Amino acid sequence: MRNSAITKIIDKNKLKHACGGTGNNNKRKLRKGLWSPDEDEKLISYMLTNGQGCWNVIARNAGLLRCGKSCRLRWINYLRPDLKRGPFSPEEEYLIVHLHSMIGNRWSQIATQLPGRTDNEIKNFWNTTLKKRLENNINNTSSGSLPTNIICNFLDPKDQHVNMEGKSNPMMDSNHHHDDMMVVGNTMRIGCSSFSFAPVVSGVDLNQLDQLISVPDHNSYQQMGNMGNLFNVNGLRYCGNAILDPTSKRTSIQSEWFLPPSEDTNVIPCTTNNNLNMLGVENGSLEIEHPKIGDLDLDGLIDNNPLFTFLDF
DNA sequence: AACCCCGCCAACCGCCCTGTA
DNA sequence: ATACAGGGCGGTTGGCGGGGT
Repeated sequence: MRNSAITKIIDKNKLKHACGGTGNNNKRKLRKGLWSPDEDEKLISYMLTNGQGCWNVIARNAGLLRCGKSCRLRWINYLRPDLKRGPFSPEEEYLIVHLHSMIGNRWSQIATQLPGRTDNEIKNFWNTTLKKRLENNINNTSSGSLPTNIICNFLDPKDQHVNMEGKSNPMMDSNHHHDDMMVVGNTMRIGCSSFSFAPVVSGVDLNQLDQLISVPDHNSYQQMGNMGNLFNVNGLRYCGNAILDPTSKRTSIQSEWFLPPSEDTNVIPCTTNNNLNMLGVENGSLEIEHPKIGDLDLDGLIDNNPLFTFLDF
């Protein structure tokens, strides 16, 4: 970590303790409560010198009267050098809302998709900000009208460019695979019964992120084993798949960012996560399945798109 | 200035999972 | 097979600080 960043953290902590943080009770037992600047310095110094290991050993060797668990938490959530900190960007909000809609309160899984953010940070942000915003939005719009600038088109060419301007479901066709699209207030719910027919939502103002919530139906979700949504944000597409492992009954996220080089051409995946099997048809062209790193000029793609500035690949 | 309310967030708690003896 | 320890995760709490009265 840069020294200035460490100093900032310690200074902030000093302020807190100057205002009357929890005191040491002088017993020979483990400390609890807020960390003192001295403790932070000890842990940072030890971790930068020795690296990660058994947390109980770290606590002991670093000279801390803390349990290993407490040290781990402090390091992971606050002292780690690669933490981003600061307010969440609209893109990060978007991802959190979207991923939460897919897998629920699996904060650690969601955190893996937001470099520099911790599960605790995301959880706090959700509980204090996003959840209320979503609730308010639904309440405020229960008798209102739909946003009219949301245009949905499915990767299935037969379904392209269906304008969602009514409250009913104007686009479902019994011949098609998707079985669940409904509107509640201003909330659009999208379910996919087949992951090869992931919906593309385009033309969405970032301020309307909280109006885009896809809520998987639990039963079909279990039957399918996965659910995929492909969102279009200012030309950059994010595809997230919630994968359910039927044996462990755990979900995980597989995701990729896509940057279409131009309209009417193939969608090119920009990440190297080749676990993702999403394969669809857009404008008659196939996406590339299982891309290889060497196939793409990743640096060029990332450099040329300002939206990548918040992603630390 | 004093008090109150409320939002934010760091940290704890308890449970679960995994690895090991 | 069982017990135990360590680590990870989600839910919850309590203190701080800012804004309002």
